[in-house]
Amino acid sequence: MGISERKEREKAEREQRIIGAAKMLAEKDGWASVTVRRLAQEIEYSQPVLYAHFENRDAIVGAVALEGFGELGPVLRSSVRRGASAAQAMEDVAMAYLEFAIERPALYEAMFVLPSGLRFAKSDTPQSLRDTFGAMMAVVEPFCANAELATEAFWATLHGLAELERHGRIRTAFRKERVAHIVDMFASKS
Amino acid sequence: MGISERKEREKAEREQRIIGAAKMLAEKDGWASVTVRRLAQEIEYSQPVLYAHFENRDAIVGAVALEGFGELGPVLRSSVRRGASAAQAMEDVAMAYLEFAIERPALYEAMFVLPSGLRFAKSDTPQSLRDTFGAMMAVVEPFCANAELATEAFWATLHGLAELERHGRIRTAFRKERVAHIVDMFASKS
DNA sequence: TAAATAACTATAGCACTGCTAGAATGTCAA
DNA sequence: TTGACATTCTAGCAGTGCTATAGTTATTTA
Repeated sequence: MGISERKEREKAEREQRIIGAAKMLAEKDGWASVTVRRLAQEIEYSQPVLYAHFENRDAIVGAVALEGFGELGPVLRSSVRRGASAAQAMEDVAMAYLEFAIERPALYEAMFVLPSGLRFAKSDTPQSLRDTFGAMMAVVEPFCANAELATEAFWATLHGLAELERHGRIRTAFRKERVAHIVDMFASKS
Repeated sequence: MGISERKEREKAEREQRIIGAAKMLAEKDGWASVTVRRLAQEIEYSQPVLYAHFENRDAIVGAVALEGFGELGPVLRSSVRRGASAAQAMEDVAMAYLEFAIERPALYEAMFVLPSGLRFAKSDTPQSLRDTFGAMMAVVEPFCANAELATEAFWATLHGLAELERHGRIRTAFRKERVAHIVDMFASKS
């Protein structure tokens, strides 16, 4: 009875094509241009088919967001140079985070700005999401007694820097200096 | 020839009613429910009239955002308790900022999240916007050599905290602790 | 193999959006 | 009173997310 397996496989493939198309369109022309009609056209099916895969448009954004977390976690972890000090590690992660946010704005928006239906810090929070938070916690931990609280603060700082820079509200040229300043603060307050 | 003056006055009044209606609707039901049709209905004119006042919907958001800055600046300045130390002043401003963001989410969104057409850190940046930045700089200055850079970092941190908390991504219950942690860092790094 | 059933997919439509061309109305000076 | 101007509205476009319904295809049963 490999027939239902084949169908499931085909459905999973199609779902991946929807997510891929959404990601591609969003990165090319922004999320506003990711419409259900356009996605349907892209995967060569009619619109209602998409609603057999996702409850609504937000759920598609959520699926892309999840892929984003699958990327960001490893990016952060691998950004730390070999033999880096604790402070250097923190700086590496911070810079990697900001580069990700600026270079993949559509993905970053899906993850942190747009309504995506993703639940954070809950029992059903996906693993890739926990991993990403863990990657940040790993470089904060050496300096702070209350690691979870400090990581929230660290993450918030990075997110704020990313958003204000993305919207042109702070000077892009001084990214490195701001990161240095912040890491200095987090690291000196042991 | 007071006739054209009267017309200008009436136009200004109507413009204010549009902005007021947008602000009210956004705070009541969120920005998604602020449609040009609904605003037109609210001010008892037809839709095209709104386009005689604002180039497009974003410009209306921008006008509300500007009002927001007119509120936030004074809120931050008056939040500092009399006789507060420099560190206490920083904490007061930080808490006031976050309270503003959480209690006035629609206004905050217009100011910092939605496309509003407002230009920051440019020669034509409105005064109320500079004032708000100045209010933050005032409490950062005592601790940092490069005040502008440090203020960008401080502001980014607050913005990140506000956004992550607004979206339920960090634990609301620990706001005060996070602020204490951050102020401690900014203040101890003199 | 033919009919019945179930699974799938498309057409067509709803109610809504931002925005605008052109018609109708009102206001004023000649 | 008439013509010119400014103001305002009606009606419509092209688009959105989403869905009821009809139609087609695939699978199972007789």
